[in-house]
Amino acid sequence: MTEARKVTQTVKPPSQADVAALAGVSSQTVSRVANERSNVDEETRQRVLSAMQVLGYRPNSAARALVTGRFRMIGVISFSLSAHGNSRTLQAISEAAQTAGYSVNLVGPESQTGGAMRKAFSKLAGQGVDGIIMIEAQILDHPDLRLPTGVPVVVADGDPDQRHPSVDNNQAAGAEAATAHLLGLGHRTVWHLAGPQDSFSARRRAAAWYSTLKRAGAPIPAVLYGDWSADSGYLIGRRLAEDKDVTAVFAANDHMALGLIKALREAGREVPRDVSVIGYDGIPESGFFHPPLTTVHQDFEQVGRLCVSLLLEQLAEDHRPGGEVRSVVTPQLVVRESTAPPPAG
Amino acid sequence: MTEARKVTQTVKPPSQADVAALAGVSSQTVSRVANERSNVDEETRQRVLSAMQVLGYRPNSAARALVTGRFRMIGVISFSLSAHGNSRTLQAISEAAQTAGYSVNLVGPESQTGGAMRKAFSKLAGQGVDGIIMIEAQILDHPDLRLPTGVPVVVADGDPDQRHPSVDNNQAAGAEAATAHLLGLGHRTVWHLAGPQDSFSARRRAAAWYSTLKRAGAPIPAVLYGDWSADSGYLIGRRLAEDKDVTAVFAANDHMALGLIKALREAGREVPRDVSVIGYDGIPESGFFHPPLTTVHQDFEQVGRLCVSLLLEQLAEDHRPGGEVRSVVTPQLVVRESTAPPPAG
DNA sequence: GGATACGATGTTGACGTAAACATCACGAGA
DNA sequence: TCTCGTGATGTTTACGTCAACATCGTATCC
Repeated sequence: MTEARKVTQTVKPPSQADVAALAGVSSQTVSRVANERSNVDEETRQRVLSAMQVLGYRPNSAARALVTGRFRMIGVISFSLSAHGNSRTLQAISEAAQTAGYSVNLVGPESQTGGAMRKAFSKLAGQGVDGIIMIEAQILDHPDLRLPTGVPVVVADGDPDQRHPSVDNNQAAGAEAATAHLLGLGHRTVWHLAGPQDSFSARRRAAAWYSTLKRAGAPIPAVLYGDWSADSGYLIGRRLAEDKDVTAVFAANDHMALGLIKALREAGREVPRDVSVIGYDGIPESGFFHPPLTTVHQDFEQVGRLCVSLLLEQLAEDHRPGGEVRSVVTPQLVVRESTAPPPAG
Repeated sequence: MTEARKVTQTVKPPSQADVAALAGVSSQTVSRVANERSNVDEETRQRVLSAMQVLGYRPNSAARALVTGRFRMIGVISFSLSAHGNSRTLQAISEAAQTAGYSVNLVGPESQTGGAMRKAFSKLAGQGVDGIIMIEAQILDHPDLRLPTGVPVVVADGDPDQRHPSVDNNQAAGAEAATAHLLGLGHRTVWHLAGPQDSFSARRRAAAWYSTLKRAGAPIPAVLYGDWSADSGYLIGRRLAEDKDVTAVFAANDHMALGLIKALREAGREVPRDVSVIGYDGIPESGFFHPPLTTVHQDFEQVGRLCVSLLLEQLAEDHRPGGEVRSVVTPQLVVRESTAPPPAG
């Protein structure tokens, strides 16, 4: 029984030469049509186009990249996608890149060490990308982390020294707004449940919280460090709940705030009656927490889009503008029901 | 004043030939070292390796792809990354691909129409990927959606007809477990807050819910459709709260469950005292909801890993095994505090 | 000791594309 | 009428790599 094997596999895709032969032109003309050059006769163009259609021609990107040196591909380094903001930013990057005709090559370093970062970097550079976007690269201040090749880079939320063009959420403004909101409600001071110490975003929020308290002359409690997870928020919340002085907490993200609120509730401390809690990020679910969470909303989509356009700018001008370029996206305080004036007395 | 311009830009990266010249061998030997062939003298190998080091040589992937026809790149089509499961799966795919020495090329179709899907597909194929993984492709049953080229495909959670190798969460088992759990607690029946109708996962969960009720001889309420968001869960929850017959709801994901619970609470119906709610997905935050959410936990990481290994298998064997390959990942019921026996009377 | 096999290395060519240059026809202007 | 410019098209070549084949030396076996 001879089975008709559907071996679509081995069929070699058509090349420019095949299209050229069918259309009765030179392969160079096919190239011109494929690249939408103007100097092709309309009639010829149509003939070539239909030949392409017939054969199902697609330009070979490898060959094209080999000869042009451009890959039309953006590399993205992101450590974790489970963080809400990162995946949002990535999605926006992907969309914007696509619109501009670029692909996205995603890489996650195995760890946040300088070495792993550099490895991811050079892997990407070797793989062939025109530019690289790093999302919240935590260990970017590692002294010897330099771009291995002359690949343009944009850093999202992570470059403290401004060595690279970057796009940042205005963490200072957001954290200050959060802290000031709580102080404005009458709280004597505000505790801070920070993100991990190796995160720049976390550091910036903590710094702004600190300076806001200082400026207001409020006492400054010790910073508590979580790891962004609800679980860590919960664990720290249990400790915090024991201290009756705590009437207001600024959590560095919504997930930790969620865990924190649970811990407080279990300890009999109700939010916001006994303790006010404010989060950060403004994830879509935060409005449905119990109580609905007051938070600082970040526009990650905007960050992603700006990263791409900044990178494309660098790609366009051959000379690099020298790390001065920087975009800042302003977050927004969203007041809901997890914050209130402190309990009387 | 002549400024020393640091034009790292224009420096052409070193090629095999450069390394060969420095090491005093032919470029073919460099190629052999780069590809870790065995038939190179150890001493020569070392010499070449150090020459590579000195020059900072990285093989040009475009040239390599051009001549081998392999790109060492996996294309991933994912519609939305804001869905928790998708970004988790993507992350796992990225890690597994990297381990196997592959890159990930991420594409999001503009819409879920067959046309946009096909476009994303052929874009990826044209960009040069060895295989494609589709994450939860909703409109995959579109009759004329066929692979434009002979590119191997693996579908995660989405291929109803088994036309392609696929990896699925066992939605039937999960939804049945959820429904049975509620029935087992004594509820007369279970309402279902389903995901959007064009989602296969949502359909499968709904189907299993239906058949479980039917088998148990329980009355079958009309299905309610959300869009996975907490917001949609809330809106539907407001309607559901009015019906005092409702004592148990199976929400097709945790986010909708969260919105649903909020709506019930606002209507004075307490969970789980008056109404039991079970979610789906098992997002890390679900244990910190109020009340902690009973849910069905899916192992997205496992799905991602299996997708990659299935794809690599197809890449390895030249002939394709014909769409019969399928992996199923079993979800796990996680009982917490949002489910309880129905109110007496 | 001579044929043989094998391991190490070099040489040549092909992959598909686009840049650079060459050619050709045709119309405008002197 | 001749020249020159211009637009359409063809020809040649380089891009960096690896496969295929060629070459050379050396150890092995009878």
